[in-house]
Amino acid sequence: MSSARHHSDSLAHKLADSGLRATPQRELVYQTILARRDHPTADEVFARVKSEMPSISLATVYNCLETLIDCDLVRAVNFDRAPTRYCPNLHPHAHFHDKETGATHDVDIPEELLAALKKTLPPGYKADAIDITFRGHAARDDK
Amino acid sequence: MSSARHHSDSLAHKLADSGLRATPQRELVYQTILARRDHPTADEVFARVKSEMPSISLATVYNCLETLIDCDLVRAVNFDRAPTRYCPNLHPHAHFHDKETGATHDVDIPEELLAALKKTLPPGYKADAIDITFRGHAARDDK
DNA sequence: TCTTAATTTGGAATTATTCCAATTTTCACT
DNA sequence: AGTGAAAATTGGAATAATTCCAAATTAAGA
Repeated sequence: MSSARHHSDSLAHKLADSGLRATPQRELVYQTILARRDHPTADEVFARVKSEMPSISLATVYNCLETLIDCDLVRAVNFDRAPTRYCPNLHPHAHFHDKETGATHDVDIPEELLAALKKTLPPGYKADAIDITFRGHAARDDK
Repeated sequence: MSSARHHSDSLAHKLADSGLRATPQRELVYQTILARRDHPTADEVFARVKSEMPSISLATVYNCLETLIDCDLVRAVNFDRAPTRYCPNLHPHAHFHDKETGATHDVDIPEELLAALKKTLPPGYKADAIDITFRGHAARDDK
């Protein structure tokens, strides 16, 4: 069929690489996350996905999200104890969390800065990943 | 004055600054966090504190921890969705989370690196705080 | 001491997430 | 195309950290 296939195929491929099956639910959840890169929570993904596939369950949304994370198609993002948010941006990046609006923005961090950060670790410490979260507000000029 | 007094006095002072009262519970929770800087969870703090003051409740431990955070005497640290951990290290620092042992270590980040990170933010974004978490494993040397 | 507000307390409520057992679907192989 | 085994989905129950609540206690000031 048509152009939507593109994503599906790459999804199916990635899933197959991990010995997993491509299912309509997984494809829909993935498409949904890709469609609006606004870091939705599982509940929000559930709500969006449900309008397209009313029979899907919240448990399945959680399952799909975890599967997508395992396949490195989606990243889980946590701020404090707030519900986990999901992000299809695989490129290494930091997050800026606006306290006032609650919005989350991706922030690119230069490769050399990440490298410099890793170098600050004491000998013997090996970091597989670095999570960087900025907390603040997108400034108007007031306060 | 004994050195223990020091802490209590500074606690009472900081509390007073925020219009709050010094209570035995708050002092004990604070002393307990100070005694072993191992990033305990609220439950762990509760367990430690209970041996000294068996009548204290978990709700109070949560209350005290929040109060201490509000007074900038303690920092809350979150890793993914795991229980919040509490840290009396006020000096700005990052955390290294050892996947194998589950242990958490403080890591100092040079001031200029933090400044460099803040500079990567798009114009108009103002960061009040940066959370940096390394995830990995520390090669052979713990305890 | 008396008064009032702050604090503590135990238990119930909340919330995000995981678990579970039963069904349904998918895929590989005829 | 049909079949069986394995994988995935489903709804609901269970879990776990934290917050909420209303009553009891405690502290500080007049």
